[in-house]
Amino acid sequence: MGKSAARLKDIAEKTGFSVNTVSLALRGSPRIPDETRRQISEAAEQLNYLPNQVAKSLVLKETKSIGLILTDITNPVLTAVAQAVELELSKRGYLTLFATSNSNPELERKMIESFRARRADGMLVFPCNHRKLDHIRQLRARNYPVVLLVGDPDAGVDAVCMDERAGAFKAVSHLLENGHRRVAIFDGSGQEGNREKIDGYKMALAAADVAFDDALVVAPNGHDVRSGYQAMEALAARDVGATAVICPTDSAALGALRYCVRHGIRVPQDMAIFGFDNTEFGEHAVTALSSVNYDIGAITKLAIDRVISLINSEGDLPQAEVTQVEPDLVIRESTAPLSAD
Amino acid sequence: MGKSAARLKDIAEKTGFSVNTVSLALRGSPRIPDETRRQISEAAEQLNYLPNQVAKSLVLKETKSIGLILTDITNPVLTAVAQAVELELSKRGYLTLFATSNSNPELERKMIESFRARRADGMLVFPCNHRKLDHIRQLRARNYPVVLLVGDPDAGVDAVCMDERAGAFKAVSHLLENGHRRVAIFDGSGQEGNREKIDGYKMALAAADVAFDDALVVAPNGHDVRSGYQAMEALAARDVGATAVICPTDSAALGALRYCVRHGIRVPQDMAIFGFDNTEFGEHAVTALSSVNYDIGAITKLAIDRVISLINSEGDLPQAEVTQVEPDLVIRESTAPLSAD
DNA sequence: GTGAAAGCGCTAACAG
DNA sequence: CTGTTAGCGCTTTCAC
Repeated sequence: MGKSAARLKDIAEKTGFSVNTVSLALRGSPRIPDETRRQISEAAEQLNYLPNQVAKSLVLKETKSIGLILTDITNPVLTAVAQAVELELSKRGYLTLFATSNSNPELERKMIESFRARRADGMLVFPCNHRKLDHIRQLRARNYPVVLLVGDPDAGVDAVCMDERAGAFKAVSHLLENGHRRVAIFDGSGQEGNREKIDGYKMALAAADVAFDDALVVAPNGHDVRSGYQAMEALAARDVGATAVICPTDSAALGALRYCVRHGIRVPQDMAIFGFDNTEFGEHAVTALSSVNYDIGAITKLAIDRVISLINSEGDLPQAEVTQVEPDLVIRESTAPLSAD
Repeated sequence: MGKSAARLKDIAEKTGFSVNTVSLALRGSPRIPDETRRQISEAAEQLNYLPNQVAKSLVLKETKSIGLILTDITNPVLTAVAQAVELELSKRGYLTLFATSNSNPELERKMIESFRARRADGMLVFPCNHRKLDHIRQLRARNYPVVLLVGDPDAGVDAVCMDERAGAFKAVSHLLENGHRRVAIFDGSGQEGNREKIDGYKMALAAADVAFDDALVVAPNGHDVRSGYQAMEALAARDVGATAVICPTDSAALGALRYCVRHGIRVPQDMAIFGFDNTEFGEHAVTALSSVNYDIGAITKLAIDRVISLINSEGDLPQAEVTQVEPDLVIRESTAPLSAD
């Protein structure tokens, strides 16, 4: 805390007015005549006065700050989310309190408490687990504004997010329409309760009357490049005739691509690769990635609109609302119709 | 601000003790007998009490929060820095206030003010401009703990950072030792006052008695993948016989690599590519990038040690100290000795 | 037009 | 052992 900052009192003493007058003048009250205001402003300037927001927060009961909790900012989409949230929030006069849960539910809980103790006006959270949301539901029940960046339609908590189920559905359908029949997917199949992608995958298969085959789903160790490489290695080892694969993220897709390049598997001719999230590195990969676009701008804007409206709501919070943004596909070089041979 | 949270007063009324006793009990003062403490804790629990940090901050004159200002979190190194800073800070009981300057000096200034108004105990800043640091110097002069993540040895402000000059020197020297004579560099040559890399580049040439040639330096539009691609395109168009290139970031190097792959330039045989920062996407590129390592863990730890020691220093701040961490090279597939042909 | 007083939720100093 | 008082820096209400 900047050691000895000037206070209203200091400028009051310097100018001979009372603390009250100074406060009013500095906040531009019409009740203060111009000359007085001028003197006060000048003294404030000289003393390098900056209002103490913590004192202000205490009386106003609002901190103009919003907490953002992400699992891991290293994931490029979350990086972009953090950037977008901070930018939008600062435009609206809010400060961003930032924390990472490292996908650890215990830490997530701790950070939520910490934000609450600091009286953040609201929170945006990308939860570790898409299903176990009791602690967050409870927060909301106590009228604390929270909105999730991941959506469970019946979680009872506000959320705005990409519709991953629809994204996976579209991507798989696209592949199917282009003649692929053996479409693999890298997915943890719900270990973390995040079943959206695999659900969409199955729906697309069903809609096209293609049988689901367990052998085509491989559980990666994570969502990063290395995990994608390893998953592709595992898939190749199974030798189950896959001609296309849906990856959980662009990073994983990049790893898969790398495996293919290094093992003489041509992309997209021998193996079509679909990424998720449409990131910069996917777009500019040696073979540009087809991907499911994550419309970060739209999502963060909606999410922020929502928390702020919750913050400004009188009395009890309104009913929870979940908004799913339907993603578009971005088709580039890593996918192509199944070739005849 | 969570609408109606329990206060010490509420639990005082509920238990019949005074606010003071409750406060002491909850903070584990030895002066309070176990039975009293038990009753109080129980009541606190029931009321779902959480201490109001803003009130606490007001009296204690410390917020246990530190501001982090980055230019642009989208740059993978800065992403990693943000992650590392948040993690380390939370381990030490500090909250991270986060802001982005978007490389805009005006915004940077504004964010610094905002943090100061909120009485962040200190700040970590990655400034837009490595030379124009007056506003920050001034802050420090008023005893505000700041440490920069970019170093100007004679800025008069604490800093801990990677020694980019040494990094560039090492990378260029490595190339030179491996027979390269026409080493290009993508660098803005100091438009933003960030001359470290080009300085190191020139020093290495001088040390090896290789003449500096303007034609080998191309100014990129930025540090991202696309800029790297364009810079490589520009370099190729000049046709000045470059056999190696130093890129300002791994992202730019990835762009350069992409250009080469798409135009039949073999990497590293026809063109050796050196990146900077050693990022995940560089490591796992189709042709793994040689790079100058940015030891984020070490740097953030030192920087945080420093701000915290400044925060805890009594009276005036001690003399500014700048710590430069010398980077190591990571040699992978994108560079090789100049081939004889 | 301007000032005095009270209070936000908490801690610290001092009594008892 | 526990309670009372004062005060952190600000805003708000109400007098003058």
